[in-house]
Amino acid sequence: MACPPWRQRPWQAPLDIFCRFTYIPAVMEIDTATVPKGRPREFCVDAALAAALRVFWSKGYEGASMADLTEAMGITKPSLYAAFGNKEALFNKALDLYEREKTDYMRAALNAPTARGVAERLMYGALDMYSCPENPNGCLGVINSVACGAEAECIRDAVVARSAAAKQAMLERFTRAKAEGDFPEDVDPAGIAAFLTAMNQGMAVQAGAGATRAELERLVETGLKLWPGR
Amino acid sequence: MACPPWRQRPWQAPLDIFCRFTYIPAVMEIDTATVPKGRPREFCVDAALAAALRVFWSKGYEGASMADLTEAMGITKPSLYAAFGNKEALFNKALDLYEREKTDYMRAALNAPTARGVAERLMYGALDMYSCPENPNGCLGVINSVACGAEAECIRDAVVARSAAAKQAMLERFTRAKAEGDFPEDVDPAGIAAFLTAMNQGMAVQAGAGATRAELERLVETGLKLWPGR
DNA sequence: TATCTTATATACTCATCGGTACATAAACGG
DNA sequence: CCGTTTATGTACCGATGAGTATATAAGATA
Repeated sequence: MACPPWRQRPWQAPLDIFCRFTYIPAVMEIDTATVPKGRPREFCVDAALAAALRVFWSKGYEGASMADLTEAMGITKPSLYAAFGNKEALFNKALDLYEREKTDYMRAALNAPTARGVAERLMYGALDMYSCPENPNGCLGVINSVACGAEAECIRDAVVARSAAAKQAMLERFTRAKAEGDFPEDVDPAGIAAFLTAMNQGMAVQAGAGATRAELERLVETGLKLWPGR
Repeated sequence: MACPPWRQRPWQAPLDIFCRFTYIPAVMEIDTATVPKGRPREFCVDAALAAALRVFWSKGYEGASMADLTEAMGITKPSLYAAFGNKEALFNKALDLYEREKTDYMRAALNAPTARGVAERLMYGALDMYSCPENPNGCLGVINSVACGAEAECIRDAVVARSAAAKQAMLERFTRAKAEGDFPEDVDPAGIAAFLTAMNQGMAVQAGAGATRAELERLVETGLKLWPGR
């Protein structure tokens, strides 16, 4: 088989081999001079992972069967296991991709100069993501933090941990904002962080339930109208 | 076997027989003089349904297996199928019980004299429910509206329909409230209804993720502080 | 061309899923 | 005591779940 175009990029096989059964953040830098031995992979790992993300995002961890995943990814089960380890490892990598590509607006939002600016960017960022027709409805994190069985507890824990980290970052930002006078005296930064988190989660649930972009827009606009301070 | 104490109550067998495979609101009044034929049931339907509700509430529809359900209900599978039809019918009855016993505060809340009173009762009612140690964490509706697979679509639809009905009731109440002058001019009743719904959903998600009552209280207090108008 | 290594495809494992057949037990009216 | 009716317990059904054994294919190296 001819060398596919995506194979021209720095080869990721050593990383892939190393993390076959463990999760390694994709930011790791790898010796790109090495050339892989053995039969070359016939699919693009990144594209397959993106397809897997869509499946998990649509159906949740437990709702996504291996058959769903392999079909969407266009590979067979042994290839999936060889490349990603197992279902749980695949999910964790998909979750990483999700944070990297889909919730990046959150990190950027916290850099807004004022608290109101932070809220605006967070809410409109969420609005854009939840109402983008390219994306599945809802939020990968919310979907997998509420569902489901005992076998997926570590999945829930992983998702909840990331959500908690996001909330913590908000708390720190709003604590600073209060010190800078962005809020009236009686406003509680922790309450504000919980409030923005709840708005985000509510948008995710309503988007998952089929809310239109216009409906979510009204929600965002109301939320911003209620936002305290200038 | 001796007649168990719960059998002394008005016998529900005719209703039970009639709705073996269809769902009938439990408010129906039944001819209580009839006496059932055949071997009497050895378990209390209401208690079993309450146990099933807890399982669905904890694990979601798809996460709850028949083994989980029968174990919690203390009955065998054939008894479950004879009494409730199948898993889906059992869920629908559990959902009815949930609305009747757990979300009744919503109906009451809408009767508060002012919009702020409605919001207070809704939020504190949700707070009490989500932080009651007797209850599983989270909200049965939220859990089952975000998850999961295609096989449970009718479940999701049923749950989403009830949520939409609640939101609609709020919308009507707040439309009236605005006409009565409870809100400033620039407040959108639909946005307010979506906002309260989002707060409820956010509380549910955060409660499901392990938030403490104190954390939820801060969220509620912040929400009420932001509430528009008097 | 032979060998080594890795990926692929088919076909399988065992456990669990929701749901049921069937024999038996417990109440009733006669 | 007998037949009817309904509930119960055991043991099963086919389908599907996640995960794997095995043989073969495709490259690089020698």
